[in-house]
Amino acid sequence: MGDRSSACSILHVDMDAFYASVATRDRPDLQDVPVIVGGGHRGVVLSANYLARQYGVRSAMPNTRARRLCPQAVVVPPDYDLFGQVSSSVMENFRRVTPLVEVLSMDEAFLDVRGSVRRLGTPLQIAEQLRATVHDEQGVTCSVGVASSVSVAKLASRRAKPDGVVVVPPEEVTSFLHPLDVGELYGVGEKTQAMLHRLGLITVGDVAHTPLRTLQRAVGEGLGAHLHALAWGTDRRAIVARNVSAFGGGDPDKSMGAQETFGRDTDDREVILREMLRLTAKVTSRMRVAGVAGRTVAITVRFADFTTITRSRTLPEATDVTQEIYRTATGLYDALGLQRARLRLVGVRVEGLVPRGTVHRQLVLGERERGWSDADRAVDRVTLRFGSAAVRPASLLS
DNA sequence: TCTGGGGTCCTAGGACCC
DNA sequence: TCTGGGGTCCTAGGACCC
Repeated sequence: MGDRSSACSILHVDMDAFYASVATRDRPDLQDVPVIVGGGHRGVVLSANYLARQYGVRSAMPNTRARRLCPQAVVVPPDYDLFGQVSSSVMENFRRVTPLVEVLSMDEAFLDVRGSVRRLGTPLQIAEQLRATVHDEQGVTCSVGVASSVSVAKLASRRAKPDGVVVVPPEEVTSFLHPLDVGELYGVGEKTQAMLHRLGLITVGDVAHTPLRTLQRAVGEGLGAHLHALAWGTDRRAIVARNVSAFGGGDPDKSMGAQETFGRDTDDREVILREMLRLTAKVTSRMRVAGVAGRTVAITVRFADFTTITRSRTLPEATDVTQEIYRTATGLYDALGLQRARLRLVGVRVEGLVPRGTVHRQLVLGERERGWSDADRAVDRVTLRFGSAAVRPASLLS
């Protein structure tokens, strides 16, 4: 095998229509009908099976539009517990192949199989074994891209879909990459794609042959350098064995937040603040489980016309105390001075998370004396700044 | 009946400090 | 007087990914 196969040892495994596949796995009645996972009255499509996709249904599409495109589709609500279980089992299958598994999300992972070829065969053979195992044991299919770098492997798996494998040997990297639309590149979304197209950069090859400086002037220093590297397939990022933090064992979160779209737009301050309290409690509860505290409190407000703003404030000390965060959030909200603006969504997020152990105990644990006096001082600050009305919602707590 | 929810990273300006 | 140049922190917005 030698150089050629070991140079091509990165696998990107991507489950096919994961949520939809899992949701219909044990439902013979749903095998041959279009299926949409999502539903919910103001929501979007989370996943659609390939039958539904034939009607133009796509992930992230508003449910309303999806239903118009495919009225006969069966809509299934998501069962995240089940998705998580299947995902964990699949990732376990991967780890039997190699310990170098980098989980990207519930349905995606990179594997470096360089150390497994002697035991298991060529990367292509490993990919096929993996696909067979996942299918037999989990009853869902996946697609695999094989290449010498993570970015090319990821693009190859997309090309392999559904239920296939694509290998891109090193000598074919540029002929594989350059005909693709720039929008295929990781980090190029709708906006950047449109901007690049306006500049006449349609394909990855166009980007590759644009001077780095020109590219950076157009899309910014960081993204420009990133795109240039991707366009030549020269990124050498190594795979880091890790899980996503939702499953434990991943990198620590840098922020935690919660947001919710109202069933109906509202301008009712009581309703809005009650929702913010609920979201704050949800976040601090997760923070306590993770053992973290944070210094910066940010709120998100989305108006009926979908314009969205954020406001944030950094506290002197990290905290995980619901009252403190809620009080800061309401202070930020009231400082907006909204009159009768109708809101579609509110959100609360805590940033700058650090392990709770590194913070002064008194502030974090909400112990009676220091905790309450801190709370009092926070009330004083908010009152001083925004007037007593800003503090009143705290009474919702009692 | 348009447009979720969880995140990360980048940019840019102003404050502030040395 | 003609005006430095980092570096870091904070805030706001925006783009992107799954």
